[in-house]
Parts: sequence; structure tokens; C-alpha cells
Amino acid sequence: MTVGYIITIGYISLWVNGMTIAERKEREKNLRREMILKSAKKIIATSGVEEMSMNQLAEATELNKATLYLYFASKDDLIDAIVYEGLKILEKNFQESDMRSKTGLEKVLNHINAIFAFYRENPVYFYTFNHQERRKASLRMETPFAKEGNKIAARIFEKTAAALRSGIKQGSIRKDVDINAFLILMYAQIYGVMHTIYTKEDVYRDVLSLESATIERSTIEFLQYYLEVIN
Amino acid sequence: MTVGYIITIGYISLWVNGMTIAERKEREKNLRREMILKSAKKIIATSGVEEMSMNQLAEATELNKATLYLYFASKDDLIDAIVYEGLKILEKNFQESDMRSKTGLEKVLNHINAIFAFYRENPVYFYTFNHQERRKASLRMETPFAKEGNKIAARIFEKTAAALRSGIKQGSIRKDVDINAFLILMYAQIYGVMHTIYTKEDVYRDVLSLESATIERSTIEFLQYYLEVIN
Amino acid sequence: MTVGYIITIGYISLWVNGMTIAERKEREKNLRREMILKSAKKIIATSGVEEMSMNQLAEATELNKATLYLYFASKDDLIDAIVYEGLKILEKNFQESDMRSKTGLEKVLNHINAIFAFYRENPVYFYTFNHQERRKASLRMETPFAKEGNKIAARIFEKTAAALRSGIKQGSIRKDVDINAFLILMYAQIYGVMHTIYTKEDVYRDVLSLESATIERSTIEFLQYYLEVIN
Amino acid sequence: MTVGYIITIGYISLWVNGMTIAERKEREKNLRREMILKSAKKIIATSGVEEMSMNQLAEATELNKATLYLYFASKDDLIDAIVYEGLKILEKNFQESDMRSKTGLEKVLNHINAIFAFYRENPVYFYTFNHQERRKASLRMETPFAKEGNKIAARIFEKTAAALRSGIKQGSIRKDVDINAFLILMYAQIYGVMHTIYTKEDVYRDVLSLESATIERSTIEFLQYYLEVIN
DNA sequence: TATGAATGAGGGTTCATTCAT
DNA sequence: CATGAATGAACCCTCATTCAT
Repeated sequence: MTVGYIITIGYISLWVNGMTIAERKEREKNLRREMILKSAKKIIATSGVEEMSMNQLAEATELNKATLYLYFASKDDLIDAIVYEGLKILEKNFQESDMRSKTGLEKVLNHINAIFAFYRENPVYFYTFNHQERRKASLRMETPFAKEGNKIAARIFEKTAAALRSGIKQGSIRKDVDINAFLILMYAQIYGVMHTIYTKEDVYRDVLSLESATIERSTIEFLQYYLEVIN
Repeated sequence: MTVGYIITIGYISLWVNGMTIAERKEREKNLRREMILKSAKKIIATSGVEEMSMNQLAEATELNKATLYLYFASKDDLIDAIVYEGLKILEKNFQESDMRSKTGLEKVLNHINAIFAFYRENPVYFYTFNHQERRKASLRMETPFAKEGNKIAARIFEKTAAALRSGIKQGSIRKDVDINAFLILMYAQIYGVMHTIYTKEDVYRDVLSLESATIERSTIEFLQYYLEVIN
Repeated sequence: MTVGYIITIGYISLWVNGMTIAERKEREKNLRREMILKSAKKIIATSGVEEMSMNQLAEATELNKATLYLYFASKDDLIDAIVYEGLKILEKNFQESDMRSKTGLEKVLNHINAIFAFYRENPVYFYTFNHQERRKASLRMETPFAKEGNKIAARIFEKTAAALRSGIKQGSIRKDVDINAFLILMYAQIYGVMHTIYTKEDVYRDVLSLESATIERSTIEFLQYYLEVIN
Repeated sequence: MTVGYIITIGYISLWVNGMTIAERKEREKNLRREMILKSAKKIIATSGVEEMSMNQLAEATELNKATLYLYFASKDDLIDAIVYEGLKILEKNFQESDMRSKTGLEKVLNHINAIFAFYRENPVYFYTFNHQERRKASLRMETPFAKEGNKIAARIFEKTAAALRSGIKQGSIRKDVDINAFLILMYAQIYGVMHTIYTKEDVYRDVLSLESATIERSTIEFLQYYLEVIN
């Protein structure tokens, strides 16, 4: 049961148990936005990013096509929003991961783990990241979301950089590792592995009896080998 | 002047100076096919794979749109043909590379180099490989070219595998390298680095002062570090 | 400080210092109406009549789109209101012009001048007059504003007619001028010249070195030539 | 009955009674083009230029919407084609008119007549001319048709200029007429009169008992009065 | 009074593909 | 073998307008 009473002053009515009408509307709007995003992600998960059309999305959400445009300025904007969402989740995962890690090396390895886990749970984000990266390379348009997304991406990148630096300082990571080069290679490695898993998982399982979990583990060991101090 | 004479038996006519009419026609057909592919690659190089339309291609080749379909069953088939072509080139490059390499380690590193060089000279193949891989993952349609392409890909893959095996045997590569795992990681690494270069080259150059050539070199050193025997 | 007191009888409250609440509300409503019209004209001035959308207008006025419909029954009605406004201004200009003119001929010529000046200062009205005239020809819908506007147009027309009649009577205008025919031709002439100026000004300036001011002057001389008594 | 026989040489077949297959195809293509234009003009005649949609046109022609784009690059191009067509007709009418005229004055007056007759028979051209003039003023895009159309327009304009010059020379037109100024005013006058007729014909007929034929006649007399030499 | 949200209808354009010839 | 012509389906997006609140 919800307890509350109403105060009305002029045009403004408050439902006094913590939420004004304006707030409720705001919340409802966000819910609908998220519902649209959810539908979009579902479609992308099954048919791919470029295959998702606003027509399809309108049908899936049972909304009018024009309504979608009340929540997102364009199809591109919508995809940027998904990307943004994904990046936010990933950043949070990194934060949590850092709290569970002690040495710099541990942090880095847990970052890799976090990314794999993230993509494993939400393949959609891999598709959309990939799509927008390729798209943006040619257009370089900066929608609000894209801009904000870039900032998060930079922060994520920097988190791993910091872990590398602290690892080197503490001695858990080799001194002669070039941080920038390693960062690029590491993210490229992960990207390539994910691409491999998404496009050839079945082949590798059938031909080489390699599960994707195994491939992920190998990736981590591989990168770890490069970082580790040799005694 | 071409010397020759014609024998006609029923419907079949031979132009007897080394080449039958059927052969000549076959050759002409191939020439036109290649001309079409060349145009397609040019378009892809400038506008991307999904942006290349059959309309555009018809205009560029000065052929009728319907004619294109005499040479390729579908747009997809045409792209598969480009992929196939690329794989053939790459295989040849591998063969030449192997001839210049002595130890197993050298062979592997030269393979990597060969791939980078290949993509550097023909970005088109990266776009098309990427495109078809992502596409095929969901459709898994097996056009003749796709099938044949897979065989070449397997042979390429196997070449590196052989190099790894011989390197281990000879002692130029660490004994405890898991060949399959490394192969997957290596190709994923290269793929990821290429993606990085194509989508973020400018960013890395501007922000980190890293040229793509440098990144490629780092990749090789990175992989080499993993393979090398430590004294 | 505003002195006043309130009388309430049933639902009706009066704020007795000269203006009833109803009156104040009426006035506020008019202010907002005019604000909307002002924004609409600004948009039309830059993008044209058919390009002005209710969306744009809502944004420009910082009002909700639905709110616009509280002040104007439809987009068409809104444009009719602008037309009406323009006609009112023009009528006033005619009145002022008449006060500065002596002979009938002078009055007519000053009318022409007044129209040119009016359009020069407010091109928006030319666009909207033109737009609605063409539109109404096929639909002939009679919104309240359109009706009222027609009345003003008739009065304006009549003012020039009166000037012509008095000119003939006084002897400043040729006796054998057919008033109705001349009126139509004169308004058509002005309309055509305005259209020419708006659509081809640059051409005429570049090719014939004719400024629009010159064209306007020629128009007046041209019409004057027809009216003038020859000695 | 059509007499003819066929000669086949290689790929080329001739239907020997005056027309090759290629020619016939060409002719058929032109017929279809004209059929489309005819439908477009019909729609424009009833609903106006901006109201004509490609959807509507596809329905009217019983062609697929995409098919329309085989004949016209865009809606704009289609309208330009109508404009071009109209200008060609008008130019021809001018030529015929010139042949029937003796003095320069006669030529000019017959030009005016020719324009009125032209618009009377094909109101569509007035709508489209008007539409494209207003449109082009802001975009100034130069489709092939628009370019060619401009050339015809210039020739038409020049024809009247020549008539004026010769009239002045011969003495049928007043010496102190400024040719450029008059040309602009004359075309503006005609344009304005046509606009008046199309948008207010019924009003003038009902209120002033003025038929459009009468208005046209007045226009000619009006312009004639300005040109004529006074004795 | 004012508004946020929603919508049906339609805009022009492009796509890969397939006929009959 | 080659082509001109055609097409259905889909694309993203925008419009003026109307609800319930």
C-alpha cells in the first residue's frame, strides 16, 4: 500500500510520498525508453545491427514508428544509446573488478575477464560497438551519446592504463612493458578473440574441440605471460 | 596474322590453332569476370562493402545490371569471389614467405608480416573478409566460392600450424606452446589490430603518437615474445 | 502599486480597477497569439511557408505543439492570420499614404509605392499572400480569418478605385481609363514584379545591371504613363 | 499493312522498313516517358505541383514507383522536364507567331497573345513554371533539364527583345522605350495577370463581370498603349 | 489553459533481383 | 551472351493533428 497525500498549489500538485507527478512522468518516460532499447537489443541479437529496421522495431515495441523518434533522434542515435548503455555497464564492472583485485597485474587480468564476461552475457554490445566503430570511422559524427560514450571509453581505457602503471611500480608487472603499446594490443586481442568466438565458435568447437571459455582462458594466460616478471 | 583452320562437326566448331572456340569463350568470360571484380573492389575501397550497390557496379563496369548476374549468382556470391581471390593471394604470399624463412619461428613471424603487408596493400580484402565472416555467421550459406574459400583458409591456417610444429621441433619455439590455442590467438590478434588500425588509426596517431606501422611492429614483437625460448 | 478590489458573485470574479479578470486573460491570450505569429513569420522569412512546420514553430515559441492548436485551429488558420495581419498593416499604410497625397493620380502612385515598401520591409507577407492565394484557389476554405481578410482586401482594392475615380473627376487621370480593368492590371503588375524580384533579382542584377529598386521605379513610371493625361 | 524484311548481321538485326529495333525501343521508351509526363501533368492540373506525390503518380501510370525513377532521376527532375517541355512549346509558338507578324509592335503583341494562349491551353505549365522558379530561387540546383530550360527561356526572352528593337527601328514602337525595363515589366505583367486569373477568376467574374478573356485583352491594350507612337 | 505523448499517413528514394527479348 | 525494363519491398524520416491528463 502506498501512503501519501496531495498538496496543490496553483498548477503544481505534489503526491507527497516522495515522488511528484513530474517525477513519475519522467520515470515512465525512461521506462519506455528502456523498453524500446530492450526490444532493439533483442532484434539486434537475432538479426544483427544493420538488419534492424525502424519498421521492425516499431512492430516489436507495438509503437508507432513516429513514436520511436520521440525517444531517439535517429536510428543512429538509438544505436549510440545502446553503445552508451553498454559502456556504462562495462565501466561499472571494471570498478567492481578493481575492488576485488590487489596487485596491478591482477587488476589488468581481471579487466580482461570482465570484458569477456560482459560480452558473454550481452553479445549485443559487441555487435553494436563494432558497428558504430566501423560507421563512425567514416562519418565521425558526434551525437550527444557518441560524445559521452567516447568519454566513458577513455575512462575505461585509462583504468587499465593505471593498473598497468601500478603493476610496474609494485613489481607485479615487467618493467619494460610499453604501456600504450600493450593497451592497444590487449584491446585488439580481446576484440579479435570476440570476433572469432562470434563468427567461428562452432568451427573451433567441432574441428579443434575448443570451447569459447577455453579460448578466453588462453587469451588471459597469453597476455599474462607477456606481463609477468620472470624469475 | 593468326594461322589456323576451322573444323565444323555438327554444332561444334573448332578453331584449330591451339585454342578451341569454347576455350576462347571461357577465357573471355574469365576476363570479364575479373574486370567486374576489379571494379567492385575499387568501389569497396572507397565506399565500403555494404555501400557498394549493384547499380553502382553496373555503371562502373559499363555493363547491364542483369549481365552482372550472368557472372555472379548474387551480390553475396560476388563478394565471396573477392574473398576467395584475396585468400588465394594470401596463400601465395605465405608460400613465398616460407621460402624466405629458415627456422619455424621465422616462418611464423613472417606469416604475420605477410598478413599485415597484404592488408596494407589491399584494405579491400580486410573489409570483405570481415563483412562475409560476420554475415556468414548468421546465414552460413555455402556458395561454391565460400566453400572453396574455406578450404584455402584452412590451408593457410595449417601452414602456420606447420611452422609452429617445426619451430618447436627445431627448438626455435618454446616447447610448451599450445599450437591450436596460439593459432587462434594469433589470428585474432592480427584481426583485432587491423580493426584497430582501420577504425582508430587517427586517434592513436593524434593522442598517442603511434603510427600503424609501429603498432604492427609491436604486434609481431608481442607474439614473438610468447614463442621465443628463454635462455 | 495597483489599487483595486475583488467582487465575487458565484463563479465570476472581477478585479475592479479597470480590467476584469476575463479581460486580462483575453489580453494575455492575444499577447501569446502575437508571439506565436512573430515566431512563425521569422521562420517563414528564412525557410519559406511550406517549409515551416508546426514542430519548428513549437520549438521556436518554446510552447507545446498542442498549445499552438489552442490559438489556431490549424496550420492553415495560422497562415491566414498572418495574411490578415499583413492586410491590416497594408490598409493602414494606404490610409497614411492617402493623407500625404493630393490628386487622385498621386494617391494611386503612392499606393503602388506603399505596396512595394510594404513587401520590401516584410517579404514574409508576399510569401504568405502568394501561398494562401494559390492554396485557396483549389480549396476555397473559408476560415474566419480568410473571410475577414477578404473584406480588408476588398477595402484596399476599393481605396485605389476611389483614388482612380477622383483622379478622373479632377482631371489628373485620363478620362478613358477603365477603372476595373486598370485595377486588376495594376495589382497583377505589382504581383508579377514582386515575384520577379524575389525569384530572379540576382539574375537581373548580374545580367542587366538592374537593381530591384530600379525595377520598382520603372513599374511606377510605367503605370503612371498609362494614367497620365497627355497635353 | 507494314511491308518490311529482316537482315541480320551478327548481333544487329534490322527491320528494313525504316526503323531498326533499337530505334523502335528508343521510341517506345520515349512514349512511356511522355505517358508518365502526361499523367503527372494531369495530377498537377487537379491537385497542384506540391501535392503531386510519386506514390500518386505511380498509381496513375500503373507503374511501380521505382520504375518512375528509371525515367526521371528525381521528382524535381520530372518537374523540370515538364517545364522544359512547356518552354519548348512556347518557343515554337513564338516562332509561328513571328511568322504571322509584320511590324515589331505586332510581333511583341503577338508574343503576349501567344503566352496567354499557351497558358490558357495548358495551365499546368503555369503552375510548374511558378513552382520551379520559386524553388530554384532558394536551391539554384542545375539539373540537365533546368539548364537546357534556362537556355530556351533566354531565347524566348531574346525574341521579344529583338521584336522591340526592330519595332523601334522601324518606327512602330516609341523611341524612348527602355527595352530591358519593358521586357521585365511585360513578363511580370503577364505573370501577374495569369496568377490573378488562376486564383481569382471566379471572383472577378462574379463581382466585376470580367471574364479572363477580357482581362487578357485589356493587358494587351495596356502594354500596347505604352509602346505605341503617339501622333 | 497547457502539455506530453502518441499516431496514421505519407514523403522521396534505393535496393537486389528477375523477367522477356 | 547480353540487355533494357521492370518491380516489390524496404529504407529512414517527417508531417499535421489529437488525445488524456
